[in-house]
Amino acid sequence: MTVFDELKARGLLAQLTDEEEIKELINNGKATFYIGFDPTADSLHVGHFMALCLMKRLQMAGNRPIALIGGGTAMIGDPSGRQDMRTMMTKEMIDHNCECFKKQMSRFIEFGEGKALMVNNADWLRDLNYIEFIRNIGAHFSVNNMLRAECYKQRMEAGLSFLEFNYMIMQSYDFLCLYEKYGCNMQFGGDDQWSNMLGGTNLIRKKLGKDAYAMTITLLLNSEGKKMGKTQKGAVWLDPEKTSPYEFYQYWRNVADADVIKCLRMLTFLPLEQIEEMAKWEGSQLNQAKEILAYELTNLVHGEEEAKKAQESARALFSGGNAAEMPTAQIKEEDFVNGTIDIMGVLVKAGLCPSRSEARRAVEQGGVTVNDEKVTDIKTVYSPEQFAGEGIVVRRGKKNFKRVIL
RNA sequence: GGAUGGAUUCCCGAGUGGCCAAAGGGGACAGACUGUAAAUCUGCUGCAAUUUGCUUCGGUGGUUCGAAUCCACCUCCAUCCA
Repeated sequence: MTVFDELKARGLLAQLTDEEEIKELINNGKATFYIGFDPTADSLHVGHFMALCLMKRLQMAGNRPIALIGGGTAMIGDPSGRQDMRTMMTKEMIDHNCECFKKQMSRFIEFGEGKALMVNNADWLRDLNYIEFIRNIGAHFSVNNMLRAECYKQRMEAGLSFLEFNYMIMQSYDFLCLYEKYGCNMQFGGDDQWSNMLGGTNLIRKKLGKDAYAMTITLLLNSEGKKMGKTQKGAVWLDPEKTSPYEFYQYWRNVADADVIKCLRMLTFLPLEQIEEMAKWEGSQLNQAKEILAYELTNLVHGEEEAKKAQESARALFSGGNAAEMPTAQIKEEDFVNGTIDIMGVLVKAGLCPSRSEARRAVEQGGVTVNDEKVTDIKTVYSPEQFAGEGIVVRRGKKNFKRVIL
């Protein structure tokens, strides 16, 4: 199976400027392509992960990837798919985030001579001369057309600042620069980037009279049409400090039935035949597919050791036993008042509840368990001795466990 | 620069002087049912306290016994006009 067919079969491809041409290029390893990542946070998330996987797949097929870190474009903020303006980030924050991105990316993609390339558009965007730039580049953009682009349309009612309006031009200019510098003839990205990417291919055609191509990856949506990789607390990060391997594992372990197969196809490197087998599973058997999905992804992102640990902990916890590997929280001597700490205090200190009020509610509704025994009295107190050694296992709700030690 | 409308608790959105910690919906959380799924039903959703107290309605001041609600100024946003 060719790369292109595989990508297609996995449901990764959304829109393409020229299917035949792109197929030809990537199947024969003749593409030099780039994917842009705007450093809007200090860690990559699941959306980026998909893009990195795509890079890897194409690299394995002999194509040359360029990872573009948007240290320049992040100064503007992409309005695509946004309802409001992004909060402006300082240069320092952006530069810090760029560093974080670089580190994380190196774990997935091999960079170096003859391999993948990493560049930062801050290098050519931040020092642009305004007049020169709008004469050379701005002249090629039709405001009328830009306003028709989907990414701006949505913002026509809510309001769009001139700053953000420039984002498309910046991204287009990136493509042009990479084309000239590295012969980069293709750009990939999330489907929400489509109009920005077209801006680039158009600019290259107008400026150089050359053809360049664009292709977008399907956004990973769940069965309810929401972006996956988001929790109530925010994104599911790839940085183990921000989203622990256990939490990461649990996120995928808990996907809805309707989404497992799609996730396996789009996110893992498991052979398609194997995934098609799983697609035949029904009912509670599908539960196994979720375990496979969770393990595979944790393995890809955090490595085999962490994946095993997460899986073992999860199995042990949900089958009622205790696990050696469990998220652990530590309480301090000063958390004790008169030698004891009440259940609400424990819940808050363990990070299982954000406030004592919520902790109280959780207990009153029968959602709190300590060492497998339901706690019903909010006045229950614990003494330091009880946290000695193994500590105690506190559970809030069905899926939130913490071992609390002193 | 001018005119008009607007800013409410996670989100949408009611509330135009006391009965407002603030309707309703969504979401989240907890319980029941299950397969660590979905659907459904129930509870719950500012902070703290076992019948109470404290801090909230863009910001700052003011009027009043009492303000999310009235007044002044400011900030931000939308629409129309330039």
